[in-house]
Amino acid sequence: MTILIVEDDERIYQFIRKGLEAEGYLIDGACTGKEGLRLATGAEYELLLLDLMLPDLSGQEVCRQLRQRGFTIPILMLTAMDSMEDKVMGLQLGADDYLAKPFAFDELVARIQALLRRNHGYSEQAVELVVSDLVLNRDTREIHRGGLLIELTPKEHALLEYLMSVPGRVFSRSRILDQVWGYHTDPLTNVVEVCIRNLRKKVDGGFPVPLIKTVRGFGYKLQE
Amino acid sequence: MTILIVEDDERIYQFIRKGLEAEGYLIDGACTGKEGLRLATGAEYELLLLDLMLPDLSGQEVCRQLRQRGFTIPILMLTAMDSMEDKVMGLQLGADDYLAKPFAFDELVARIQALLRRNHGYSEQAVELVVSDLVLNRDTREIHRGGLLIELTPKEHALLEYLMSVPGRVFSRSRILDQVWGYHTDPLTNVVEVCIRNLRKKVDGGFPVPLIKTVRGFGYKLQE
DNA sequence: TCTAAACTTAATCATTCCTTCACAAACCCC
DNA sequence: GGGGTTTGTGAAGGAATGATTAAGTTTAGA
Repeated sequence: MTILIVEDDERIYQFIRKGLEAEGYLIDGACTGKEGLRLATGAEYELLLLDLMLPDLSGQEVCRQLRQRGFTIPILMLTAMDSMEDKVMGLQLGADDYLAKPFAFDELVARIQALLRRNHGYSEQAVELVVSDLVLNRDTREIHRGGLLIELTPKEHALLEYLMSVPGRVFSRSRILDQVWGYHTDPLTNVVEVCIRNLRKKVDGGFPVPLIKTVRGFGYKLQE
Repeated sequence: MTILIVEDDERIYQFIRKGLEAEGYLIDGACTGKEGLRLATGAEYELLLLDLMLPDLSGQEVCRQLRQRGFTIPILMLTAMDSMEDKVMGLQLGADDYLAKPFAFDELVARIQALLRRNHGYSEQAVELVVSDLVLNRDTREIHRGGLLIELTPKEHALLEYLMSVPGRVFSRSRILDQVWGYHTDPLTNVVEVCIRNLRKKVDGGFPVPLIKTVRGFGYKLQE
């Protein structure tokens, strides 16, 4: 669940990034239009937060080019002025929603959630993820197995949520590193193994059927 | 489906190699420009991952020489700095795309797939390969025959996946060695026979109709 | 600023898997 | 049927991978 922010003002960028990270999103950032365009076409983001005023390529132009190339990623435009013209032009170019600076952080989160809901439909945006007798609730951030509450650390939670997002599917270590730890992580680390180990203690420990499975040579998956 | 990585930084090389292997690609590597050039002109690779900064021959130079000699292999450039000049120069010299370090692994995979698709006209790979009552699922990495789960080792899995990719087609030993074990394998080895033998025990053992067939003098095929 | 929790690193341990090798069996052409 | 070639078989070592533990280091909360 990574959001790409294209914003040249460092202060605003940091403000949004920290806030959204606290909400549980992973963040990637670009400070120019070209860089943003390149990132958006290369990696899989859930949503694009796009400032209008950028040093090289304007937000409108980034938006236009993305749509022209067939990318359907939800785009939320940010603009300094609350001008109707900008808004209309943005939406015409393929943006999905629009927010004028300065904005309330609550409002930003609300619009992001609305866009994600609209775009992904219920299946992927389900509040509850269920695998066998394991239930993860995205609203309450609680995890239950067989009715018992399981307490996880933030990283453990993120990892479990990722594995539960597609039950049965094998996720490679590299993908897990990207999705759960973010991009700029030391490649040779074994954090994934350690975190899996801790997850297993809490999620599988004491239960007859383990749900977290190792697929040697490929990665991990969650399955009954 | 082998990818050649030319990268002198051992850590980065290992990271990419492990990740791509887990995604199902075969990897070959070189740590100098000359060695990379030699390999790229000698064997058949699907794609070339080329670092710009190399000890002897720069990535740009490798790229230029390859194109000059008429090689059309897709080239994805890796660069330490996200500099526009490097990008432009790289693309002018014949690279197909570029990626700035540090990069997200997802982004690397996405670009590789895009290049392969563009170049080969590859249609999306099917998630399930089916031959008779044998089913291989690429997402879950599970193999079923007649509803029964069959557990394979990574090499066995790779070999079976290769044989199942074109049912009925005969694959020669040397081709299998190339595609499943990678180039640089001792041609006098009998790993293929041993692996086929183990596969047979698991896939055909206990079933009335064997699916793995030996075509004497030519190789193996998978067929009802 | 202090403290506790969380996270990462690194070293060691356990297991699985891969390859090699020696030999047996099957096949083919004469 | 025999010699030569190709393929099949079984077991053992060593390599690679993943699991585990504990000790640092960072982060966040009081």
